[in-house]
Amino acid sequence: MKEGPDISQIGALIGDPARANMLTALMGGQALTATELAGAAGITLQTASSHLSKLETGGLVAQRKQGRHRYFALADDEVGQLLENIMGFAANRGLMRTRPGPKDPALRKARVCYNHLAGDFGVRMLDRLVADGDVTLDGDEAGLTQNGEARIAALGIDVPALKTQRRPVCRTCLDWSERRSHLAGSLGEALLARFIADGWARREKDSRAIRFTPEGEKRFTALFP
Amino acid sequence: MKEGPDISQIGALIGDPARANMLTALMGGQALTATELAGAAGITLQTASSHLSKLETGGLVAQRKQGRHRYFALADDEVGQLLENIMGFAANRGLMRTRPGPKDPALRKARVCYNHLAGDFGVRMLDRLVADGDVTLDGDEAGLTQNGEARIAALGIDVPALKTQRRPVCRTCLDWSERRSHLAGSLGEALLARFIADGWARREKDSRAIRFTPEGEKRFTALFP
DNA sequence: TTCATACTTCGATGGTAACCGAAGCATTTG
DNA sequence: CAAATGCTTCGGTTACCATCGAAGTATGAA
Repeated sequence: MKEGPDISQIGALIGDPARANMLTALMGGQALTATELAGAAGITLQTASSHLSKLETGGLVAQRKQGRHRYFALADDEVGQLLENIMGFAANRGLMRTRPGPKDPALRKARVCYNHLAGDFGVRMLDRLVADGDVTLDGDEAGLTQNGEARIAALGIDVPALKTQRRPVCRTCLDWSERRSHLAGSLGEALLARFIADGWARREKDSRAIRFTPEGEKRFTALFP
Repeated sequence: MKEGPDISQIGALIGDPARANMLTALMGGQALTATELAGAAGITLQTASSHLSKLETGGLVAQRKQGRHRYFALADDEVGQLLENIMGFAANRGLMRTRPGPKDPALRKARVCYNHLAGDFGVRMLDRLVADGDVTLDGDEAGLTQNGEARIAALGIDVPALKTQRRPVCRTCLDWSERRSHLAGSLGEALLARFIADGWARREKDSRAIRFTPEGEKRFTALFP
């Protein structure tokens, strides 16, 4: 009956500039309200609401009611990975959103990819983990070795807790600026959260950029030279 | 000036059902004429021509004039990889093109992914090569070891010739039906070409399916158990 | 040269979807 | 309760684009 997957529905969802802008905004990893997303896309609240219901029906975003707010976020890690993938393709072809602000270098250095660290810093971190035998690669899947578990636990991350989740602990995600993989999965998320909680870095407002403090960058580089 | 890549243009190109059908047809790896693509998409020649010029402007397809025919093909390997990626995502969500013909099981067993082998057979081949230490994985990049070069050369493939090309020899590509990686790059292409040239398998007409002969399947399984 | 094939361009049409104003619903605050 | 906030739904407009018929261009065959 069926001959292959249908890519046109997904393409159509992503193909509208307003929706694409909202999805890009959600790649920041934070759940945003409809009003915030309308602002990010430069449209009114009514139009945004219509777009969001389409994105939700299409399974790209999920909403969570909280009081009188409705927070929207990417539906799951897989959506983030798909978007990062398409961004990589678009970046290679020179298709860039022209927006005010000289944020490009900062984005390439370190940024959030849905919920984990991307950019030069993200790639270097995975490279180091693999080189030290803490993480093993097998295609797009990855595994944490005994060594790796100890190293991660030493950073104050509860590794057994990560394993209880349904989604994979380790995963690779293709980086659009570096054209190499960085670490995704629940471990990737936990590591970024750790860096921020420890004050090594903080999220830039209204951007995907991650800004490391001088002290944080020194510590990060010491850990992942 | 620029804040991140623009995914909407690509999405819009893929988002039209007629264009998506043409791109899916081109995933078969063969260059097709505008007339053939119009047939595959179920539209008239004029409409197809308009779509093709858009796809070409967008860098997704490239054309080659040959006599009074114009052959269209995917612009490069990267486009094939992107499409396979989106197909994987769509397949996970149950978005399938409903078309006549019970070809789905054959597609899952072995099919062509732009120019290399995909499906169960493709995944098994890469698994075996990695397990035997012939291919090393590093994110989405991959390398051929000394052992691997010898093994490939024994199949009658000119490995040094592959290396002279600009594109990578080894590359991984995410398989939508198996959700694991298979082998792409010039080596992936050469291997599939070898199997077909040796009569182990042949392309199914008007489909991405690859049909192995009983003898061919036996030999393939012996090589990659 | 004349005809045929392969494809592109032009022009007109129709359908769809993005968009926003206004009204409606839900939740919180005062 | 009433007022305010956050968001959705409805209705109508507009603009775009996919579509196809017809005409035009290019290559090859007769």
